[in-house]
Amino acid sequence: MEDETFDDITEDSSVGPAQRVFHALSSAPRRKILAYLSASGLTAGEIADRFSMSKPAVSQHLSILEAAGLLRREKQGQFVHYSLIENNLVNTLNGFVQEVCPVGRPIKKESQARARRKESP
Amino acid sequence: MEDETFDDITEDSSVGPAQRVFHALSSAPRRKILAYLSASGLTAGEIADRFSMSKPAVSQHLSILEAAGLLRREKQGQFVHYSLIENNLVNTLNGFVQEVCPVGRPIKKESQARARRKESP
DNA sequence: AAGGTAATTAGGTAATTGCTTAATTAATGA
DNA sequence: TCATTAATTAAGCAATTACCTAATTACCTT
Repeated sequence: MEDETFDDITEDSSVGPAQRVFHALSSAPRRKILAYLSASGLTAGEIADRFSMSKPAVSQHLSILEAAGLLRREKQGQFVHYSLIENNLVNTLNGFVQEVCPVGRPIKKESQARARRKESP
Repeated sequence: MEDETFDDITEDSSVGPAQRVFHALSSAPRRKILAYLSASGLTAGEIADRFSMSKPAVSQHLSILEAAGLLRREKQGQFVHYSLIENNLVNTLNGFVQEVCPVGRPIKKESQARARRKESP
């Protein structure tokens, strides 16, 4: 009944989904890409324009994020359109927090506190 | 009123607190350590015993987690006792999800869904 | 004070990362 | 069909990571 808890974490060897997500998130440029995409979908070029690094470098970051299941790639003519997949991110982070923080109360509380703060500043 | 949102992510240069947390979480052994500590505090040796790698290697992981503000180090005699600090983890992850996922609804919903699932399986 | 145990620091190394530029693939439009 | 633009793949390289063993520090016991 609580065996499940460590399974995801103990997927230690041979890179699993959670590992891919956490690795993807460990890079500031990649987190920045996610933040950009949270506002609206963008083409690879539009994303690259927002960084000072080369286009191939950004392309690589995008494929890491895609492999982690954090964003979707849609070819539209000669452009490639990227957009966010929220589910995986939310599930992975939340699942992890549930494992580490007893009963998952903390993040729920925090989430509610933040929501309240936004309502009445 | 929503300027704050990108600040944490745009701390790109010169390693900031969020970067340290995400980097700390990017390692499977380190996530495993957090999971162990979620059950109870442990000494460095007790933690090292749970891994097949050398003690110094574990010690290094511990200091990375400590630098990220995820756990606390307490010297007790000749032992060093480690225990979890939940706050930083929860705040960082939740803060990030709030930035990437519109209005932070998703994680709250997920959290509640999970809570419900645990109540009535 | 000497010997033993817990833990970290120091030093070294093989593998990986994060970029670069150059080459390639694919779609558009004259 | 040929040149142009978007994007990725390929090849290469400096810097970092993740481990190891050996040495050191700190504390406890006798």
